[in-house]
Formats: sequence, C-alpha cells, structure tokens
Amino acid sequence: MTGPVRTRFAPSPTGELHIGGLRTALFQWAFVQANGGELILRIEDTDQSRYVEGSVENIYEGLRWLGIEWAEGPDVGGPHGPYTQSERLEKYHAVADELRARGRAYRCFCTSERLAQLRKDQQKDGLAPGYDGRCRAVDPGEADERARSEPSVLRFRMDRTGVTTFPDLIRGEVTFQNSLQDDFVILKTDGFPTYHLAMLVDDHDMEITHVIRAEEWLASGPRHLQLYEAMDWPAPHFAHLPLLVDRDGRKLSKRFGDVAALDYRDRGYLPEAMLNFLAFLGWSLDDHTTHITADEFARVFTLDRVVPNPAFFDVERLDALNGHHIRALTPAAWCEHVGEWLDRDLPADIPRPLGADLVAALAPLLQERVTRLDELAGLSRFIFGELPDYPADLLTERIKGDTELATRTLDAAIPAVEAVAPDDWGLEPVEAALRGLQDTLDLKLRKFVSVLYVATMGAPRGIPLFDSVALLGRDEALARLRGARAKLA
RNA sequence: GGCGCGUUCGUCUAGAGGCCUAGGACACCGCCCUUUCAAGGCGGAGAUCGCGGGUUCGAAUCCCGCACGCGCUACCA
Repeated sequence: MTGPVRTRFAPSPTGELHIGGLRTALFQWAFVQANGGELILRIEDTDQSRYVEGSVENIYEGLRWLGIEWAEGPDVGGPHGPYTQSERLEKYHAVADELRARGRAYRCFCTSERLAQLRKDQQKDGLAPGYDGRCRAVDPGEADERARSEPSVLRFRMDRTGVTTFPDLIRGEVTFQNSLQDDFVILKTDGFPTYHLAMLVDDHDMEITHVIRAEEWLASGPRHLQLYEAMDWPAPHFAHLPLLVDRDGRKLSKRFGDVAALDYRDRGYLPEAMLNFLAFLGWSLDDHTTHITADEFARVFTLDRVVPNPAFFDVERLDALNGHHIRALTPAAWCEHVGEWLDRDLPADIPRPLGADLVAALAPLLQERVTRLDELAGLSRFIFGELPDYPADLLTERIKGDTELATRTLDAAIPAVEAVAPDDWGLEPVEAALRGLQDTLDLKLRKFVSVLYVATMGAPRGIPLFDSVALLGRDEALARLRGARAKLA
C-alpha cells in the first residue's frame, strides 16, 4: 500500500465520548503524526434508535480536550465527504447492489422470531450460533418480488470453506475457520447499513490505510476481509488495541462509573495528565520512561510497541500523574487554573470577581498540595469567606486531646499577633511572631502548631500557616484566634 | 457451548535464549527535610515470569498440552 498513512476515528453518537474511545483516538492520532499521515473523523450513526442528541459535539470537545486534531471530518469537511454515515446511504446501497450482482449478497425474509428460535436450538445442541442460510435458496427474482410487500434484510454470503487469515499489526497472524462464519446482515430492514457494510464502503472511499480499533472488533475480521475480497478492493492493515478494563478485568462500561471522557476534565484532571496516562495504557517507550508530552508521544509512537494484553484503568495512577503535571505547570499557567477553578467552585455568596492579588498569592501555596483541580476551593475557602464552624475537639485532634496545651497556645498566640503593628503586617513579621511562641511556650513549633491551623482555617491541615495568617489580615486573624480560644473556655 | 485473543511485582509495564541473583513507574512501608498537610530526596518490601512437559550447555524469552481470564457470538457499534 503506497501513499500517505490514513486512519480514522469512527465513534457512534450514542452518548458521551467514552474514555476507551478517547484512548483509541489518541493512539490513532499519535500513529498518523509519527508517520506523517492523516486522521479522519467519521460519525457512525447507522443505528438510529441509539442516536443521542449532542453526542457529536461531545465527541469533538473530548478530542480537542487532549489536543487531538483531524484532517477531515463532518465539521471540517474534506475530499471524501460526507463524513456522517446517515448522509452516505446511497453509497452503501450502490455497493449492496454490486454485491448482489456479484452473487455475494441476498435478501433474507426470516423473522426475528425464527432467528431467535434458531439461536436457541443451536445453543441447546452445542452448535455455533449463526444464521443457517435458509434464504440463500430464494431465487433473486422472486426475492425482489417479495421485497415489495415483505420486510427483508440483505445478507452477505460468506465463503464457508477454508480459513481466513490476516496479520494483525499488534498480535501477528490471526486465523479463523470459515466454516464457523455465518451470513451476516449488511443492510437492515430500515435501509440503513450495518457497521460492516458502512465501514467497508467508507474506509475504501476515504482511502483508509490502517484500521486501528479496539480488540472487541478482532472477531469480525473475517467478515471484513471477505467483504473486501468480494469487492476486489485491497484490504487495509488492521491493528486491534488491547481493551481498557475495570478492576474485575472486564471491558470498561457504565458499571465502572466514570467512562465519559469529559467527566475527567470536569473533575479537575489536566489534559496533559490524561494524555500521559492513556499513552502508557498498552504502550511503552522503553524500560524507564513514565512521563511524556503530546509532542513527544506523537513523535515516537509505534504500533509495534503496543502490547496485546488488556490494561486496567487505574485511577490512582492517573491521580499521581495529574499531581505531577500540576507541579510541572509554570507559575503563570498554574495561577490561571487556580483562578478559574476557584471561580467555579467557591460558594456563590463570595463576591466575584475574586481578588486577583489574593489568588496570585494563594496559587503557589496550593500547587504542591492538590492532585485534582477540584480540590482547590476546599483548601482556599477559609481565606475568601467566613470561617465555617468547627467542633472544639478539632483544635486538639493532633495533640492528643491536650486542651490545656491548646489553651496555652492560643493565650500566647493572641498577644504575639497583637504585637505585630498594623503597619508592619506581612509574612515576615507574622512568621517571627509565631516562631517566637516556641520560646514563650518552651516547645517546638511542631508540637503545638496544629492548634493554630485549626483556629485559622478550620482544619488541622492545609496551606502553610504563616502565609495563611498574613493573607487573612490582622483583624481577621485575631478574630479567629479569639474565636478558637472562646471554644475552649 | 463455539471461536478468537490474552497470561512478568497489587497495578501499568521493560524483557525478543546467556547482560535477569527479572529493570522502571504508581500504590505501600521506613528514614531525611519540615510550620500542619503535601511536595521533594534516600531506602525497603513486593514477581519461583499461569501450570505441566519438552528443545537447548543454558528459557520469562522457542515448541506442545492444560488451566484460567477476557472478547465476540444482534437487523449495536
């Protein structure tokens, strides 16, 4: 096969873009990038009953989130359009007619009841289920006649002799016994093609050289190969990617929970982290690389380094990667994220716009402390609004319930902070004052500092204390310390 | 049931006959750093390479058998 490498991402608009689909698209994209080829986006909406409004837009958005771009597609057009299958019906019918003319397809009038019964019987007898070819015998002329008044489908006449073998770029030669194949439907009663026919026609028209898809398609390989043969069209290369599975080793499904790609974005995962995570699910660069950027992935990706075995979608690793990429962000880029997510997640009663200076001061303190962007508001809330009420117990939670120590700490801290003149207020003086408590109390800071964390931010953990107190301002800081002291009284 | 694919630390993987007393990363544990929490640094534990046979001087790597898992088995893709 000569000419540029062309592959396609062909999702069905049946809902939100599936995370497994995004992974497939990512590999396809990297493959064409690395080989100087083109990615085509095609919408496979041949099952009208499963169409969900808004799906197509969701697919575009999901792909763009990771920076995946396509050269041809429904939105950008291209020389092989249209790129939506429901708009290509006449093309499928033309090929269906040709297949019939070649004696490779025939009308079938079997009812779904008969088919169901057939399947049941076959199952009972331990036979491979499949259409028994009953309508193969109907005379074509008679079939046309009947088709005028009777619903029918078009079936492909499979060659049931010998074997079908094809090289899968990831697992090598794969062989199937043709005797186990059956005559599958290529045109449904409603006149729409099934996946098999539509794929054949479109991939040929669109000059697809590499079909890269998930492993669930492997078993239908013989159908596709025979379809190509029947039309005397050269078959593309096939590569079946390993499945993404859940903890039980099953194909990722709604049961697993988070399968919608964009939900990850909405929960605060960075696209660079998701890309990095997905890239190493079934693929590796060498024996030590664990971090990768989109540019590098697109440069070094090869199909021969894709493994054939399924990969567990481990969110724990995604989290680790997200933390890594958050920390790798430049201060400016990070600050922008913080502003955006705080604006999104902070309670509505906090006035907007949020103070830019405060956000800028806060951002660096948060960068090493979150793994997801949706944690930002929780850690920052205390500084923007009123301190939420907390139980007195919390003050002594990390000092083994030592109320006496908590009392002494606050009694020492209040005058120490008061001693910082309003005009001098700032990080340095606050830190000096608070560190001075070590002498006053004759204790290491770490022994009592948790009391002050709770007093100022309502939790024994959070962003650094000195910064928090300084950012809060003298009056508010004092008020909170006094409030805490009152809880112990 | 049938067919296909798969099987290396808990997880993702490196490994294409001797470099493997099996490497890396996440998670886990410990230590250091330290104003909490993190982050970071250092170290540890963790895989008889699914099992059984072969081939070979030598096998995670080649061959055969078995087991298990998953996928497909629709007028869904």
